[in-house]
Amino acid sequence: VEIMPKPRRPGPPPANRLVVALAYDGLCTFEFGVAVEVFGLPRPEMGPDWYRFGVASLEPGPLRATGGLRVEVDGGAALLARAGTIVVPGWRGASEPVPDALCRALRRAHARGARVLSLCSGVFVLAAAGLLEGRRATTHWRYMDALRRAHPGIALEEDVLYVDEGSVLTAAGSAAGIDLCLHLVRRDFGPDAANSVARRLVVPPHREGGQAQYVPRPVPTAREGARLGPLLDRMRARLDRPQPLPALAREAGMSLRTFLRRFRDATGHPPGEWLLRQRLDRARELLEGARAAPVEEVAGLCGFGSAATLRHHFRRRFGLGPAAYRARFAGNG
DNA sequence: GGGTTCCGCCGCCAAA
DNA sequence: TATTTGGCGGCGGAAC
Repeated sequence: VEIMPKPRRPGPPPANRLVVALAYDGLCTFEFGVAVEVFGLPRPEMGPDWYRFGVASLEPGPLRATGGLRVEVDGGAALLARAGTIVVPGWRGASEPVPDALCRALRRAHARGARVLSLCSGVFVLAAAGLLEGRRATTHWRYMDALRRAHPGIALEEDVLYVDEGSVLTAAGSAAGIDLCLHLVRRDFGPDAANSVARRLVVPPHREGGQAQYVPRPVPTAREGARLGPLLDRMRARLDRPQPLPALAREAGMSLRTFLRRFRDATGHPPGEWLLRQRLDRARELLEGARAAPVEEVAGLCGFGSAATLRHHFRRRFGLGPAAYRARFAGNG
């Protein structure tokens, strides 16, 4: 799973630049909009090789879309048959059957080399078409159980924003669709192009981490969140200092073992890992200013024992070293 | 870069 | 009896 893939040279643009978003009755407006925003807006600054975009439906219109819209679609099977990339936005329901014609069209497209990506519950369409069998995939955490039950042959990834299996890509909850689409732009046109699109969307070019942080934890979190919340704030406020576990547990008024358990319940991560994430986030912020501090100093401010330690973790998480990150950021905004 | 030490983390079990 | 808590031991990975 590439959460933050290594930056690569802008590769050759995909041979077939046509991206087709599917529409159907019960269409999820938000994810459909994500595809339009990333692939469908005119971007003359990207040059002549940029994506072409179209919308196709295999159902007669008008189609209903979430929010009370009615949609008329120009494209049909013929357009879909020409697509190099097919975007499948949220499906109308986890238990809604997927028409055979749609399944067949997707299988044919994939077999002739088209890439297929699903956003959120669009995963049910890919699954019905059999394109996920034996592959890794993800979806919104709400659909995880239903999908597992209906299609046990899929290797479900629970804690990621998206999964890239090459020709089949799946995204988690709605907004993770943005991350996946940006990832594809990065794959096709390189990091600079992805950053440019992200900037226009006003979203961060990279979001790391899984979706565990968005999963509500019914009872425990309310309680433990209230108990641990202030501690988390204090921890964030002193990232530059070492924060050994025993001291934290004492501060929380729990035994070490219980503290570990509660912390995990409340944040989704053990304390050490959580701290590391906070520190790396802080480091990234500090490196982003036009006149960012030197790496050595940033390391100190974020609580890394040495610049070497910072480099080690930074590179592993973000795929490039802190100095390179700062240079790139200063370079294009 | 490789070895040693240290620490975070978790499985397991007993106690509350 | 069931659920939560705390301690022990060990493993793996990070720091030095």
